[in-house]
Amino acid sequence: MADVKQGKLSARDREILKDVILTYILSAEPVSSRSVSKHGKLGLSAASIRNVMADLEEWGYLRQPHTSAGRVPTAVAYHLFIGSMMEARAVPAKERLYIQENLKAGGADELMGTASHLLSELSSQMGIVVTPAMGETVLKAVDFIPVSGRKVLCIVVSSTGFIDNKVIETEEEIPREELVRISNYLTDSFCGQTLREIRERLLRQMNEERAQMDRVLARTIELARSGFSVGETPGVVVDGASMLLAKPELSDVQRVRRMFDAFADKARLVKILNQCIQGGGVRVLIGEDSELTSELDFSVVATAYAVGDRPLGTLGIVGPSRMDYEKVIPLVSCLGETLSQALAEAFSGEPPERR
Amino acid sequence: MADVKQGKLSARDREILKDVILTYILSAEPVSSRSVSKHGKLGLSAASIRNVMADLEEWGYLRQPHTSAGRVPTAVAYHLFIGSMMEARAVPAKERLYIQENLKAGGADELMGTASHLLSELSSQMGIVVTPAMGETVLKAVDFIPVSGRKVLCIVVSSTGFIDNKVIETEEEIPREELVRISNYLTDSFCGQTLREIRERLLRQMNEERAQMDRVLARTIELARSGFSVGETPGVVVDGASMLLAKPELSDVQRVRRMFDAFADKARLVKILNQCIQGGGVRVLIGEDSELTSELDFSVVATAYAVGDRPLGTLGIVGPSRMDYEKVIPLVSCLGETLSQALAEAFSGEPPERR
DNA sequence: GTTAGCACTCTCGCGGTGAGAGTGCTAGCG
DNA sequence: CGCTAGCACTCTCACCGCGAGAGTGCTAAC
Repeated sequence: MADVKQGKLSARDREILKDVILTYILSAEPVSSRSVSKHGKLGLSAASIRNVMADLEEWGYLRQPHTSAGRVPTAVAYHLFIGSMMEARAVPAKERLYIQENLKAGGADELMGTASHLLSELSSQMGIVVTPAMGETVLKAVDFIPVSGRKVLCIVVSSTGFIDNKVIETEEEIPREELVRISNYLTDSFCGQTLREIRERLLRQMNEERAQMDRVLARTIELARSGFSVGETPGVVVDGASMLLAKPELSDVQRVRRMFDAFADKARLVKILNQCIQGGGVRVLIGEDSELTSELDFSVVATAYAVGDRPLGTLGIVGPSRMDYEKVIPLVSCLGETLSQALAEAFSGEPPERR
Repeated sequence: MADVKQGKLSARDREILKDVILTYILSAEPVSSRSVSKHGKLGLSAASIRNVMADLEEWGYLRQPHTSAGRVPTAVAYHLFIGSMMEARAVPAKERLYIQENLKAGGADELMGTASHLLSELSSQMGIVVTPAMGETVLKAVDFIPVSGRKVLCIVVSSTGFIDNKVIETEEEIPREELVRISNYLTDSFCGQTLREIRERLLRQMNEERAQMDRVLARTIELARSGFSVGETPGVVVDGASMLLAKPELSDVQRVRRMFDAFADKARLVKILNQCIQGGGVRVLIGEDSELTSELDFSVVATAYAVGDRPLGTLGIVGPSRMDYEKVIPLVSCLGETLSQALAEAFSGEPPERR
């Protein structure tokens, strides 16, 4: 395709490109030179605009669905827009309050759902939250509950309030009192470490001391090994898929179907979202940035949430590339901060001390 | 509309109606007299079939999308078909095995997801499982974990392995050892009762003994009251919505959107599904049986799952009225039984004795 | 450099049309 | 009296052509 003429755009070129993008975001229809000439600030005629737009197309910022249609921004244009032309509109106080009010407290899993819903509701796009893989979280407490015969229900609570559970089968029946002792022992000795660290440590310990382990210790380690292997993979909480059905770009069922198929693969979603986990700010994926976005002409706006300096997961929105970035980027940012804060506040008693 | 001529159908009428239904279920297209004449068992000419079909239409079993189109079964016809003409095809051994293999063990919440997925996968419709409202479940254990300051994380485990949790804020900070004692005390005294019963009993107790309660008891009851109020409303686990997008009846986006809107209201879904909780077998809702099915021309095939004699929730499938009932009804039935069994087996140690 | 004018192109909606499918009715047959 | 062949009628749907409208690209003039 045409090479992108980096940074060579004149002030006027930029102004016109910006106009086109803003108009297109609103109207969802190819933008004509005429409409830019009319509504744009600089009082140029349609013909002049046409010249510029032809250039912009040649340079890869615009494209025409067909001859004699208006023009539509490309992914490159959106990136430029977001990087250096956009004027982010801070989240209105009312919405900010609404977010804080709703994201106040409650269990961590409840917070995930609420955050996803807020994202969707306030952006009119689909909201996504990736929950932490349990292995990366810091242990708060572990509990074993006898269930029947040799089956034991193991409940693991992370310091940020996430809970996962698993039924494990032991080699022999263990009396309830002993399970309680083991729970307490494990909680005391491993509290404050990540599950992954704990697992590694247990493995070492097992190999070293296998010979002189007594029965109780063996049981303890057996339980711990099984129990601490909960929740290897992060989950995704999606909300407001129906928001996307209202968008004109999803007016034929084929595309809707492709969208659903793409979202069905949770693992891929997680992978894409988690690209955004590093580096504080909000990241935006458009077009060829990922399979998902290129197949569907979708964008992903996402950011990480964290407690302290430990990133837990990501959250963001997904929708057609044509979206109101000026509004949505601050929104995602705000939600990332608020969720981080909510998680930290709810469980701030003992700051998760790293070993 | 025309009155339904109950039970007045001759053997031939019934045979033809059955043919029409079976053909329509396969083809999704209005059935012509010609095709019935050709593929039907009784060797009648199209003209004769036409006469009968005209009668069936008058009686409310068939309708024409427009003059000179074939005929389509009505909800009444489906009901008749299911009630007295259908020959249920038992779930093939291979599928039965597949179900049992996948629904073997694991936490209760995991089972819910798996069941929903199996329903969807094997029926090519949307699978739904309604999880029990925690209040109706029998307590297995309760655990309080200090979280920060006056916040306490309360974890409630039901005898069937469902877990719910809640962060509660106490009036004063309670030391960890006391929380452990309280957990043990509550688990011991209330194990085997439903949360609802427990709540009522606590309320009575509080009113009676308010005067002579000591501080520890007051704390205990405060914690118990808050903690046992988890999970008032049942949840729904949905899987395979995209299956429905492939159906020809959802070929325009408007209908897709209406469908999603209808399903967004979880509470209504639960209400409809839970109509099926009473009375052992599989229930089928078609057409005017509920808002949901009439708006969308959908059907719901659902049954209850239970442990012992205690119904816990419902499970089933949702899809266009035109569905393969002969296959799907046994399937739902099988999943209901298998899930019940899986839940019972996983937690069969102490049969939940009622007070 | 900017603009007005103009020819050109492409889409989209509209009405007409003909093929095809399916029915309802009637007359004739066993 | 029930069944069937035949036929006219109706309705849908895909196709075609056409004209309006929108928007562009180019050129010539300011």
